[in-house]
Amino acid sequence: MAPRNDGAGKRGMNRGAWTSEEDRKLAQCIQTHGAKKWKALALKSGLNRCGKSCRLRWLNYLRPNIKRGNISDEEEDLILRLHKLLGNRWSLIAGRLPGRTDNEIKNYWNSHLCKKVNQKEEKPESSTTQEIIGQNENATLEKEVAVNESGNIDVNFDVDEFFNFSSEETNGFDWLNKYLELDHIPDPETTKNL
DNA sequence: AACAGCCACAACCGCCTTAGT
DNA sequence: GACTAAGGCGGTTGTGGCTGT
Repeated sequence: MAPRNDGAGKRGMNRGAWTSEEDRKLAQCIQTHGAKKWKALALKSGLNRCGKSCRLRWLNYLRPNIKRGNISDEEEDLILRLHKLLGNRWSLIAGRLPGRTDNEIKNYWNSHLCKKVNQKEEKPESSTTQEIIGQNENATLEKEVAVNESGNIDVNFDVDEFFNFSSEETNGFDWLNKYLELDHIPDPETTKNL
């Protein structure tokens, strides 16, 4: 594919922080036309922004039901465990945290959790009670996910169900109880049929 | 009060994937 | 199947605010 200029800030596009007026225009336009065809939306809204920039702004800040800041201990613990499970798959991790965006989780990881994890690895002997609990939960997770010889991840639970956000269980942390219960270790005979 | 350094977060960039033709 | 445009994602950077000196 030929190189493509799909970035913002070229061809005289607006860049940088969004103003409240821009937010308002974008939200209004999305209300009218829906959150799709971002390039067309960017033109229709009259904003001198690229489609990508509009999409990012909507998904991360303007979308309804977005939670901002105040990541709870429960959410933090979940992020830690999901990151251990999935790696830097921020969109997947965000999908299991209702109201959180991949960008927010990524930022939170890079500015808070990354350091915490590094400190833990440097001082594994100084585990707190909570950390020990977390480790037990990770052990449960690790039983469900194994890396095969070729380096691919073998998942012993239903991935489609795990990442199916349409069910009502995605509200709150109900789904978590199902998959991550402390004492729940999936029976290999049962899970292999999933 | 002024400055420097650090931190947190919003936004951009570039690559990859997907959809349309 | 090949090509192109758009969407999606993760990595990275820029900058404003906070804190320490």
